[in-house]
Amino acid sequence: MSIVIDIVFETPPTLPAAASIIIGVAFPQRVKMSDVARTAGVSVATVSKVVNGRYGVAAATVERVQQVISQLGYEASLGAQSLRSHRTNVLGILVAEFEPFSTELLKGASKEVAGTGYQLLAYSSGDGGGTSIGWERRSLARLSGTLIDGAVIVTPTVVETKQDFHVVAVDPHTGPSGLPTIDSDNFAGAVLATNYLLSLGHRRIGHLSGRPDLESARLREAGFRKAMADAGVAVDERLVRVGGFRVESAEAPAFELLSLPDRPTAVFAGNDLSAISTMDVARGMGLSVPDDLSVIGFDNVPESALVNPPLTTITQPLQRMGAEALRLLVDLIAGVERSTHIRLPTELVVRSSCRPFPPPPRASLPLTVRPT
Amino acid sequence: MSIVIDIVFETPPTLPAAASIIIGVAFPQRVKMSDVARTAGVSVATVSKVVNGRYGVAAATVERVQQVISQLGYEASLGAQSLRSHRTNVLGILVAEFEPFSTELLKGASKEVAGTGYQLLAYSSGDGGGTSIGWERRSLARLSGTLIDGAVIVTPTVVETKQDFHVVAVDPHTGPSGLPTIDSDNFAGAVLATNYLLSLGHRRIGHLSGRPDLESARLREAGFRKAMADAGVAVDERLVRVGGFRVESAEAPAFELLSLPDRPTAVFAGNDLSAISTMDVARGMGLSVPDDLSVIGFDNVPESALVNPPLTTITQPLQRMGAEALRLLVDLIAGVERSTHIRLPTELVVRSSCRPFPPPPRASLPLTVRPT
DNA sequence: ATGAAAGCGCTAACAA
DNA sequence: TTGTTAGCGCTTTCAT
Repeated sequence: MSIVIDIVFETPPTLPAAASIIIGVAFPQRVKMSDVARTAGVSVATVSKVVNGRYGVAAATVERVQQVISQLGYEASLGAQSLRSHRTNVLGILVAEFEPFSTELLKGASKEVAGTGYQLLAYSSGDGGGTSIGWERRSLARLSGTLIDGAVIVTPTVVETKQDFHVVAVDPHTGPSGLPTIDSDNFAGAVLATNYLLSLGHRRIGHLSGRPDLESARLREAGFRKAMADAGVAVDERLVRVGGFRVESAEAPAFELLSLPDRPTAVFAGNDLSAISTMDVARGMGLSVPDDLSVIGFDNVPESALVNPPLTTITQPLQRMGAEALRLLVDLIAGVERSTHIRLPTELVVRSSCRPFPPPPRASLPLTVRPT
Repeated sequence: MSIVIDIVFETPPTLPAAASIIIGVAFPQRVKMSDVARTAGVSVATVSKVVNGRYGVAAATVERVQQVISQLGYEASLGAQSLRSHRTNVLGILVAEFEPFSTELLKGASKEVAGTGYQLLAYSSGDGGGTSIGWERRSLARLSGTLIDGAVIVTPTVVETKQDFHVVAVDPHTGPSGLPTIDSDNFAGAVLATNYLLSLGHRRIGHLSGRPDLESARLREAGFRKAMADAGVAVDERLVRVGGFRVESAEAPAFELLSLPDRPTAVFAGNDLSAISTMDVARGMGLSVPDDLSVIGFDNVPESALVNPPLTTITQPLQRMGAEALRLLVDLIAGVERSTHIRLPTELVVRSSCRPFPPPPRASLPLTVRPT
């Protein structure tokens, strides 16, 4: 008896009942493949075949299903799709945080991805302060295998390479591991920066380095020391401090540097953010940049041009680095044979935060016209 | 008989066989929950409970499972997790493309998300040229319901609001629908820009508008006309052209504008990118900005300060808009009662692309010092 | 040419 | 306290 009742309640799968059609019509919810199937009067398997362009579906059926798809506005769920197929045509860019550096890379990658058939998914672990190390590993574990077909990781500390999953690192914290890598010539850039300050006549030059565990930071400091040595200028170790690469972390060491009785006449900051921080600190101490202190940065993030005075800095081709990273990733996935280490050049960008030392005699320019 | 054979081949679920342990040890692949379960000698259900902090697991078990998790470096798959639980603690930001405008919003959102417990996932449809309309609908359909708990959509044309899924629009193309919205005071900003040009003495002022189907473009043009009318200056309709909001789309109309026999002495471009485009076109025609032509933009993307001459523009607090959008979304999800329409103020940023008209007599400043 | 059924990695009833 | 079971929405054999 009870068996009979059960059968009455269950809709036999062979009968796409009238009730289904009613449901299919009024559907304010997310429309899923089963909705398409029901409305088109076919199975989900058939819809899947149509969606993925598989063979073995009658032309008429394809037609009808596609009709329903566009009518219902169906779009496959990325989550479900990837869980099953392990192929999504989505590439990931994993960052700790969306700040000037990573967003410039993003712009470059975004341009490059056009026409490749991939879409871009940028994922921020939300770990701005670098408090929890291993964000790159966690983000990767969370997204790889499902969701994305490959990843660009920005300034990772460590990345164990999973098999069957392609990863390229941009500006990794440790030196070239086996990982495909894009970076810029940090060493040469640092030499460039230091030589510029030297050429302006500075001799007491300070350096605000990044954390010593970062490869780029190490290289920039090494470049600084090399240029100083080549110029025969001794480095005063009290003028070399760890500034980290963030605005907040640079404040204290910058203050210490500028509080020294014989403070430096110029500072080479490890990156633009710490340079900007240094300028802020200087201003707070009543020092004028560049009159009392020359400051040079590194990176050339857009923000460096927006501060007052505009920051003289070393430019890395950030957008191009993002583009190259994306291209490398695409090639890797496609199995293209190519070199997997790309180093891009750096260049000096002179703006207004540096001045010769000692300062030239200040001429008072007679102002003949004062615009309203 | 055959039944007996079947039973022999199937591993009884009550016996986590020795074979499993071997597999569990050497595992270079992505580690999944079942691996953790096997290694810890519990069921996946128990692991799930531990991962999600559910009650009803012995302290000792929790301990052991957590041990294994960190030892194996297990991280839940976003795809699988969201497919099942419909709750991911990930918020999406949907953009057509990662360009200066959207990346500024991203920076603001990224700062705001810290401490909310959410992570950020920015998704680019890859539709830069605006070729395929409806990218926002497609991206949303692809990610909502799974993967993300809510979304911020940047400059959407249309968005049908799904039930049970929160969406906030930033600078939507159409006027305020029912959708929660963040935008800036486009009208007031346009008045500001126009008044500035008028105050410099300009009367023949051109306007390069956005596409008329965009609300922000309409408002900016309306503000322009209002300011002109209030100043009693007639708008020459030949000086008003559709520039679109992109560098490429602005080139032709800018050229037309500047080729006019009585070309404008100043141009108010609908946004920074078209202003930059206008400056390029002017340069190509041998016109000097600001000497022969004043140009003012709108948005204040970082790039506007990087061009030569630096662009005078109207600033929208882009990062703050991103932050407000994110906060609104979080509140919406949390069910907080609050206003769902936020309009932020615009401001004039004077840089170097505008000059009084007619130009003041050019005084030749005697250069007494020329720095090397 | 089409559909039934299994299963991707996970969560949530419910049983034990 | 723990495990069994049934799916989430999709793809993919394998029958039919």
